[in-house]
Amino acid sequence: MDMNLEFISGLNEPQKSAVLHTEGPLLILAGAGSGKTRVITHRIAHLIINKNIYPYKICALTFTNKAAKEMQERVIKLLSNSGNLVMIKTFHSLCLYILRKYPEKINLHSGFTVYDTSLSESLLKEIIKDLSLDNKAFKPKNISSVIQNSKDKMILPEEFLDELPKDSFYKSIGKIYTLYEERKMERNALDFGDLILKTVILLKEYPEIKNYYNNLWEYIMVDEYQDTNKCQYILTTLLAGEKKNICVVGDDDQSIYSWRGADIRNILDFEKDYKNTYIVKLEENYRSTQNIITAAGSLIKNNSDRKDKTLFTNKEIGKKITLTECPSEMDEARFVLNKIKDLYKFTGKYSKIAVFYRTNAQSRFFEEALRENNIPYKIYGGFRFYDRAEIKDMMAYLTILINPDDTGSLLRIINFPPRGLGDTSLEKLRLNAIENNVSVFEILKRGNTDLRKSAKLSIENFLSNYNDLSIMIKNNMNPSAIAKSLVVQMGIEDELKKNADPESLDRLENIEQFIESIQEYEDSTENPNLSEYLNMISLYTSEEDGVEITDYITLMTVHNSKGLEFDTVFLTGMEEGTFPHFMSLEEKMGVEEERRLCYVAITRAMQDLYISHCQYSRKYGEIQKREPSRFLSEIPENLFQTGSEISYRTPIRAPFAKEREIKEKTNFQANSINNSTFKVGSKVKHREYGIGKIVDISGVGDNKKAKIRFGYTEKNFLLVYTPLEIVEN
DNA sequence: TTAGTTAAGATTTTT
DNA sequence: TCTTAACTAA
Repeated sequence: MDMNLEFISGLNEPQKSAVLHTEGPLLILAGAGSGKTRVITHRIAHLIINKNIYPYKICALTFTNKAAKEMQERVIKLLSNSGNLVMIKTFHSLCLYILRKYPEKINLHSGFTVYDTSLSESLLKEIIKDLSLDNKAFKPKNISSVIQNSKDKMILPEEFLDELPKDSFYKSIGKIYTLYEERKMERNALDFGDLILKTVILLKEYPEIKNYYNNLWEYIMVDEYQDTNKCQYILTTLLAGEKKNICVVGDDDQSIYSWRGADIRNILDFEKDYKNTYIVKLEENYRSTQNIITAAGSLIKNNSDRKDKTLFTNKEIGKKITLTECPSEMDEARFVLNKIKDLYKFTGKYSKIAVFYRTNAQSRFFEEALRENNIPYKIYGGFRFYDRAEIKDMMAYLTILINPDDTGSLLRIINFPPRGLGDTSLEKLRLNAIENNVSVFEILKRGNTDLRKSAKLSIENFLSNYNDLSIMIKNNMNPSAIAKSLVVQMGIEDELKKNADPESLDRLENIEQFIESIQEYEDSTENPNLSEYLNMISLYTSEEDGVEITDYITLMTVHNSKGLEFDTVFLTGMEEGTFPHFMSLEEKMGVEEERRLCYVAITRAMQDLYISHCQYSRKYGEIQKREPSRFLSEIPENLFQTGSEISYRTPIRAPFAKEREIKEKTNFQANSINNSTFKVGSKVKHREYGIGKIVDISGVGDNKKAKIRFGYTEKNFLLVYTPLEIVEN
């Protein structure tokens, strides 16, 4: 047989065998940095080039949009245009893609909304209220996670009530769950969990649909298989169908999402579930130095339940891992800062350096240190563009244009900008809707409500604007044009310009940026329309804004680091209680997952790994003595180097609170002394509000007040308490 | 309806 | 300690 194997000549033997094994179940145990994406993409290329499989017969599933995008790009690189035809999607987007075709089969109609967490939670909040449950015991967040977890486990409301303990608490949750499903349906909406669950139900209930997809996608590939939950597992088996040409890739040692329902048994038991599974182990690491790999290996072997495999590398031994003990978190930040400065002197680059921490709260110290020294940094996976309130408002507005029954979105924006429809009015409308068994939008349209005259008027006004915008949709106008006139017509622009404080202007700018992103979508699509756009971004959460700076330090939680790599990694806060986190200490499996998490962190580093821990750190504002993480003692001492950093072990200073006190005092004094230097007309910089101009000064001594104008608003400050920088006097 | 105050609660978060 | 949500006063 003529085969073009040239393109896989660069692969090692196990990689090749994985690429060439195309029929039947295949389990690829891919250690960290072992080139798994390479294997997946080459396997796809091999199927198409050598096995004459049509590109659209292959479906690859990932967890993140980022991974899907990267995989598609790499496939296109190998195959050029036909790479576009390979179906590469996230679990959720594939399911959405399927469900959009059969909305009526899952009792919805076209144009249904996908609820994000905040919309789900506000619906739950309503339900908790309507059921007159104690809102201290029933928190939307907690209930939401119980419900989502149940969905991940394929437990429907009825089963929930049957299976779970019959105490009143769980009974109530069962009631909430039932009602939640009903209301969501009425609103023509789905939540994230539904996307997978309803697809599973659809494929099970309609064999002809399942057959259709089984014939369409003959080859299924699943990335990060260790992270699949039960529901996703069932989905993959349904997609694999009778042919069972299913290739799963994963690493049990990197399973760090069990708390989100990921079931590590899915990968551990794959060979039991699929007879004649062919197993390939990718154990050669191409990323890190020997020292780093040895450290990671010695750590992870302390876990009990894992597939037997050992990572190795042919790279150089490399530098020793630097272990540094710091008196306080501030010292730790300073240590990292100084090291970063040193590294920058050598490399002239920040972009290959990352700082990891276990919990988000730890980032502050590093942010502070970097900001003070004007070193650019970005928090990866931090606050996302689409999480901003104003963007969510825009989304909600656009959503109700497509799906007016989506009461959740409607309630979100009905009083933004303020229309005199406060909590009481909204509650009336909502209850009215429930009574009449229609959506709130329908109630608005009927208009015979017992609201104040002014409220009625503003509703009428809202509806007339709504109609104008609807007409634009009917006329197939561009989504960006609709969004633009929405911002004006609905009074969003006026509202934000009216309170022209820096924050509002910022929000307006974000909205403009949002509209720009819609335009980008239009430019890259043949027949752009609003509903397709919303469909696309409903599952799109990452920060896709064209950031100006390209060279920056990356700060992130260890969870976020999975799948990434950096020349230099700072793994910080390696103390008992922080990492492993105290919440995980109760169960053995909890500590094992923390260990895997630590393994993930270590294996991100290519060259340099700096591990640090503090003698004292704060928890909820209380200073506590800390012991080094148990994980540190699981790594052979000879891999560490503490010598050159030992000088940094300054004696225990009054940790923290005192430092802050001193700092505040000096600030206070500085301002007292400098009080006289502020005068009307001075340009000053405020930490929060930015640059402003002093328009008035009143009072004497410590009572001296300054009225400062920022943009279009004025604010009063007591000078002694306000840290102000003089920009121009 | 809003602004201001107070009390509670505080891992991790691919979609 | 710091943030957020729930309460209270204007």
